[in-house]
Amino acid sequence: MTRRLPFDPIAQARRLWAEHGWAEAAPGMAAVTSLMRAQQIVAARVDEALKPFGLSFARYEVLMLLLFSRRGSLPMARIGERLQVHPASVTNAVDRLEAQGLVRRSPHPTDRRATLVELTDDGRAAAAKATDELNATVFAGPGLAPDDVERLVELLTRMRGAAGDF
Amino acid sequence: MTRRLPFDPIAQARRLWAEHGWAEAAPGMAAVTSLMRAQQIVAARVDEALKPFGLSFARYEVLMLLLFSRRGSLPMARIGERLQVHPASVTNAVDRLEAQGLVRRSPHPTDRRATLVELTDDGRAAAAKATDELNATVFAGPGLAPDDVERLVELLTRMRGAAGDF
DNA sequence: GTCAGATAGTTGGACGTCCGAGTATTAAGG
DNA sequence: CCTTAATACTCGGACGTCCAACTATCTGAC
Repeated sequence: MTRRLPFDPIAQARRLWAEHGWAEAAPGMAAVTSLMRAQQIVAARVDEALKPFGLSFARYEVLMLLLFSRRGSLPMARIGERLQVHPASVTNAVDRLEAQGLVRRSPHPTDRRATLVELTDDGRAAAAKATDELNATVFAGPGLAPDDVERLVELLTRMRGAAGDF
Repeated sequence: MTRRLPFDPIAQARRLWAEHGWAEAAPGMAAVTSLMRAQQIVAARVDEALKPFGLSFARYEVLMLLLFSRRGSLPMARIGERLQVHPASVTNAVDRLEAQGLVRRSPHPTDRRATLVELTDDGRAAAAKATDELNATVFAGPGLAPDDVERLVELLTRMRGAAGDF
C-alpha cells in the first residue's frame, strides 16, 4: 500500500461534491466511499491475521459456517446462500480448502445434484486457531470505543436490512 | 447472487460467539462482518449503476480524481496514494481507461521516472454522466435516513483515522 | 563526482469476485 | 408418465486486489 494522507480525502470529496451542485448526493457519496475505504482497511487487517494459517477471510467464513453447523457439513448451495456469494465463489473456496485438507467433499445422501462439504479434523483445528488470532488481533480492538462499535453495528444492520440482506 | 435470508446471520454469529466464550470479541466480530457485508451490497449497487458506462468503481474513482485535479492530470503515484491502492492496481486501471479512450498517458515534464495520466474529452464526459447516474441511483438514497447517514460517516471517519488512513 | 538508497512504473503470478454457459438431477404440471 | 422448469455444481473468462521482482531515474551523503 502507501503512506497515510495529510488530510481526509473523503471530506474533501464531499466539499467538491457540494461545490459542483451535487449537495443532495454529497452525504450518500461520503457514506458509500467511507464504507468502501473502511472495509478495505479492515479486510487488510483480517487478511494479515489469517495469513499465518494460509486462510483468506472468505475461506475462514466457510470454515466457521461448517463449525457452527449441526453435523459439521453443509451443501455448497447453503454456503453460498449464507455468505451471499456466487456459487462459483463457493466452488473456488472449497477447492482450495479441500486442497489444504481442511474440508472434504462428499455426495449428498438424498439429492444427487448436491455436494456436501464437511470439516476435517485439521479444518476444525485451523478454524479454532484462526478464530483465537482474529479475536485477539482484530475483533478485540476494531478501532472504535465500545459504544461506537455498537452504534456502527446498529447502523449497518439497518442498512443491510433495507437493502434486503435479510 | 442469491435470495434474501429469513434472519440476520450476523446477529446469529454474535450469539454463537458469546456462547463459545468469545464474548469480548463478539461486538468487534459483528462490526467487522457487518462492514464487509454492507460494503459488498453497496459495491454491487454502484457497479450496477456504472455498468452502462463500462466503468468499475475503481476506474470511476480515477476519473473523478483527475476531474477534480487542477490540470486534469496526475502522476500515477499520486493516484495510488490518494486512492490507497497498490501501484499495480493503478497501472491496471489506467491501462483499461486508456484502452477505452478516457485517459491518456504522457511523460512527466521534469521527472522521467513518472508518467502523467490526463483526462480526454471523452473521459470528462463519461465522468460527468456516470456521476449523474451514481448520484441519482445510489448516493441520493443509500438506505438510511439522513441523520443516520451522517452518523455512519462520522463513525467510519473516526475508524479510518484511528487506522491511519489520514 | 560517485554510489547507495529511495522512488516510479510495469510485469507476472496468486486469489477473490462475478457472469454466462453447460451438464446433471429433481420437481411440478398437464 | 413426460415434458418443462427450477436447482446444484463446475468451468472459462473478465476484472479487481495484492505481492515480489525488475528496470529506470532521481536524490542525498560522502
